[in-house]
Amino acid sequence: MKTKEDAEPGSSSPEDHERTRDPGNTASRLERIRHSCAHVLAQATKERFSETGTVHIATGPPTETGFYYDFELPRPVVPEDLEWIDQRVKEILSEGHAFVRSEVDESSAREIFANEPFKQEILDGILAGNLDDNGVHSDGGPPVLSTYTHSSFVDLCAGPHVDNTDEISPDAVKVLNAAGAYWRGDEKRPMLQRIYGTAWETREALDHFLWQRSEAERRDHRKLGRELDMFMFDQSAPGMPYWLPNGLCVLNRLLDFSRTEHEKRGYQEVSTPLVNEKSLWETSGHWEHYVDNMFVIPIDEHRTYGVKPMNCPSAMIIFNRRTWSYRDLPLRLSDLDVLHRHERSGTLQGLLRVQSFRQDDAHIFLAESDIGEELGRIFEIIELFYSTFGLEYRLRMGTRPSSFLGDVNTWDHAESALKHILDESIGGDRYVIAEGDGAFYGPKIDIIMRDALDREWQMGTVQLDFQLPRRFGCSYVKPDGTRDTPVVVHRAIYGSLERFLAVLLEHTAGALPPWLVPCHVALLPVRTEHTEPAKNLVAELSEASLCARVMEAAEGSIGARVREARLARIPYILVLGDREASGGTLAVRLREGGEIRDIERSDAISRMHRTLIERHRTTDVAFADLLGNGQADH
RNA sequence: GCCGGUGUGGCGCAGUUGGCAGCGCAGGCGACUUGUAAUCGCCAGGUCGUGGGUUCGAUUCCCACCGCCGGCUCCA
Repeated sequence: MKTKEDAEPGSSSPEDHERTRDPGNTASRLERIRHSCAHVLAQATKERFSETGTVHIATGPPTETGFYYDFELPRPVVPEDLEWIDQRVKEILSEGHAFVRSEVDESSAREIFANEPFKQEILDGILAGNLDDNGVHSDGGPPVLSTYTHSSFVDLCAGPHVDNTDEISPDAVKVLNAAGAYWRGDEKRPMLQRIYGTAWETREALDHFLWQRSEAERRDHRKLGRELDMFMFDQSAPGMPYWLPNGLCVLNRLLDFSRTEHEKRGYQEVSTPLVNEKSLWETSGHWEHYVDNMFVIPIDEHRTYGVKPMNCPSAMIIFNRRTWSYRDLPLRLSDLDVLHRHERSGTLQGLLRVQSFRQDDAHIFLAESDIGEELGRIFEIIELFYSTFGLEYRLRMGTRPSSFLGDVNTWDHAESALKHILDESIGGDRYVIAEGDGAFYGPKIDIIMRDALDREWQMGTVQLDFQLPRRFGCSYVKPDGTRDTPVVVHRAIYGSLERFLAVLLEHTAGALPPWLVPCHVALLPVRTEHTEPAKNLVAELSEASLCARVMEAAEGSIGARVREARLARIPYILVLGDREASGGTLAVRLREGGEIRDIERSDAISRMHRTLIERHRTTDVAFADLLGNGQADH
């Protein structure tokens, strides 16, 4: 993903994506182009496969960057098919076919699509007054059935489309890849073949999109993790990262930041067992609702242990060790332990989706009346953290899922409490609601970010829980001497540190904020005789908390060593020759570009130090006044 | 879990009618002592993901399993 600073002019923002999702007549020109391309793709695919056997078409909507169409095909799609289809799509586009809309009644629709079982099912849905996949509303009136025909292809479709395929530039369209997709997104229904394509208004826009994709590959955190020697995986532990010295250093600095800021805000850190006996997970409800995601360890015929996928049950145990007064609340227990969640095979993705990870987790026990104020404090922390890293996020509220604990009234109450707070502190337009996306014990608000390939990921989360404290019999003494059950807020700011670091790496293309990296300064003595002065400088730098590494003359030419330091994304490169060894000055080359020669030694050191303690995201902020105009802003 | 692809030294890749496995980078050693993105030479390194099968012989053909990649489903 691109950071705000280097986003290409004209590139689409998430807000644009939201806008283009509008169904109906307000569809943008691009959306009509893409939707039309989906039909052309379906025509080409039918042509390709109908000799082999029966082709059934399902649905083919536009997407944020293109389109796809789902089919049931007589055989798997091979790369040669995609090539052929790509050529054929371009050919059809250039033939100048009109898209003709017709409104039809049920019986003729049934007849036109007599051999299309998926279309029949869509018809059932529309006639039953539901939304169909293309966004047709029944609007209370009689459902409108429409077809769009171009060339030999007719589809049940609400549109809209371009008037004629000649409005679409064939060299702005490309068929990309094939993948499986369940019919109606339901894993119990047939697996269809989905063919993806991308379409733009101009060839330049297509080229730009393809360029962005290759850029994203360059920024892929898995690639950067290897190059920077930060983490690795082994076949024997799928989805469980090995943290190497460079990576663990970054991880620890992220944790340090979290610990420092939370300590200031009254959080107390605890650490709890990695595995607990099954009965604990039964009490918490995990055994019933989450066991598929747990690593389960049978010890003998009487005992079974579960590796913790969450810290919350242990937090309840800690709370229950003594009697609490209302004066003790809110009690804020943070927990940075490693969690394990068993994932279905085929779902793992580098650090973005792992089976073992750390969370900057905390459980806050509080009186119901304090929820609003406490959530306000949590949102302040979120804002501090994400602005420190310059990351943009959006919020998503998840409501009661199908598998849940407790009673519906309590849920409704919790949901409206969260919604009220969101509306008040965030504003109704800055979050979306995802029905059924809550945790099984309570509704939640998630922080959502995008990776290099624009895929969305859940980062931090704030969850309201009325269930677990009740199930564990938690209580505190109120001012009147009676007891009450506290509410628990589960919250994580980074979310998974693994996932957070992955997104941060992709946003920064590996150039992490200097305060996070293991080595701040590369010292390059010009000749062997400059090694000694360089080593003295290392000591001086370390007094300013700057970690420096000497890359000796024997390691290669200055050019070679500069290259190596650049590839390692070391924030500052200092070349030390006769001038620097004798005088009191340094030559500082900044990772973000720009070089300052003959800067007074203590001045340079204090500027670099400032970059760390002020947590700048780039090296150039502290040197802005020494660089040319505007350089500091890039 | 499902669909498709893929798996060759640390990394990136070659390797077809099945016949003793190659290149670049990285690494080690030696020389070079260098002013801002690659100095030169030599050397070492692989049970070709794992297990079966076919064959006189399998990296190559077949089957199963595992990992990885892209989707779907699920989710921090």
